[in-house]
Amino acid sequence: MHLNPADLRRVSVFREATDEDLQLFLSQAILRTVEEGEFFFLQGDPAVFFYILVSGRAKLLQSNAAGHQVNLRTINEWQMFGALGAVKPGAVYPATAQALEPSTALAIESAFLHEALKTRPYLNFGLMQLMTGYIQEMQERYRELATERVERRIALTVLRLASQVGKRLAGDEMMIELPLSRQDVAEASGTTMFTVSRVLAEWERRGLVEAGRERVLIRNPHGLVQIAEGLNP
Amino acid sequence: MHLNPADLRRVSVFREATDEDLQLFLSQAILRTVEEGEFFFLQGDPAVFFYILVSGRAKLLQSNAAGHQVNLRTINEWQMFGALGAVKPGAVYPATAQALEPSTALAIESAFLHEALKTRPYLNFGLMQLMTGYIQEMQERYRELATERVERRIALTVLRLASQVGKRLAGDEMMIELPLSRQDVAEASGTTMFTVSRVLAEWERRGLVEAGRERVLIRNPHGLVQIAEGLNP
DNA sequence: CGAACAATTGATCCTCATCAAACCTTGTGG
DNA sequence: CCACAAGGTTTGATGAGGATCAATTGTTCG
Repeated sequence: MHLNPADLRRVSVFREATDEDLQLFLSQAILRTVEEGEFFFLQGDPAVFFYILVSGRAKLLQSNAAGHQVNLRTINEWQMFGALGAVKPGAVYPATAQALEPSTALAIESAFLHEALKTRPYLNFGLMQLMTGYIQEMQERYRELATERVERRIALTVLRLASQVGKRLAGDEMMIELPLSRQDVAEASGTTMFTVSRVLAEWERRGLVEAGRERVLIRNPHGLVQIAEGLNP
Repeated sequence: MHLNPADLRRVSVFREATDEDLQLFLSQAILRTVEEGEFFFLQGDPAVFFYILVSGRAKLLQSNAAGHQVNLRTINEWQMFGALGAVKPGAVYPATAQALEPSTALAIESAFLHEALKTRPYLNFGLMQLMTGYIQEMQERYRELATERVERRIALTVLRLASQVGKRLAGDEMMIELPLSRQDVAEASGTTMFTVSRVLAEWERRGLVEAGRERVLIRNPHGLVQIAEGLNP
């Protein structure tokens, strides 16, 4: 795979970067390719690099001592991840990054970004935009987990995932495909794959979705929104 | 109440500010005092100001359509809150800030901070440090809520609150006092005040805490840590 | 074709939320 | 200084919502 600097401008943080800066970052980058299921980094590792996903998809997850996992977010092409180490030198990754399919990412030393931040306001702004977004999303999800029933939570999760990793099907404007297993959805909504399976089966009966192996097809987004908003007994 | 600029240096973001900057921010600040239970701002309001708590205590909370609440964090003296609007101009507050006791805060226009960020790298760094901290804390709490049982979650919450708003009792190094009601603890751990009451009663029986009206006294932090870590059948 | 793995489905049970009622603490006004 | 009101807290009874477990049924791929 070959990259040219302008590609980097698809990364939100680099949107306003100068060509020289793009060149500079690219010259610092190492390409890392990992297989499906493999890890870019593990929770607790020293956060020496931050990453930019170039191809494939990955997820950020946390697991507790008993091995129970939760999905914090899904990472798409041209998204940055593992960047906390640039803000707090010496920090460790608070989560694990695992590839959902064969994936490639640019790895750049956190210390390099850390230095760059000192002289480039646009990077600061970009990073802060990202971070405020994460804070808001986590706060919302936390509230949902604490206050909403599973069906509603699953609806909210599916809709959120659709906006993040969903692909509109050509031809039909309204159908969105999610390449995620029941287990993935369960870990993103704080429940079990059994419950997700049952809920999807019920939705399928009502014609809201089509559920396949490691795949969810949303046929009627509006109906899901109704469930997500609780307008549905 | 009268403030001098040097007080502002107790705010983490201003730790490395110049005297002139402190003076400048102070000159932009309005003092707002609210009674117990009153609000600095409500979820959904335009985020025109950010705040620095000068005295008292407050909490950041989110509530859903049904009125169910969750506590996102507790705010102490010299902590900043409501600063998201400085990063995204035109944003609304994603949460509500409510005083837990009669409280006073400095209010400064978000737009002013937004401008200041452009020319003051130390502010950017300070803000990002804060934000990464919030992200990590929310991610942890999210995982806990998704994967841990109530007793353990309450233990984790009480310990976290102790480190944030607890006051060491003079005389006894090991005793920490929390001025929080059962309801507060419940909203911070994602459960109900009934369950918190039962759990605290059990802990009291075991000599771990003393539970009073709107008050929790931790007698044996180490014992709580054991519960929090699950070393306890 | 068979192994490996995802998904389904049913049966069971347990943790907690919910509701109701009583109890305690604190502050207030007579 | 007592009595009462208001609001926090406790406790018990009940039941529902999901987790868990086991067994079966797809699906994919070598």
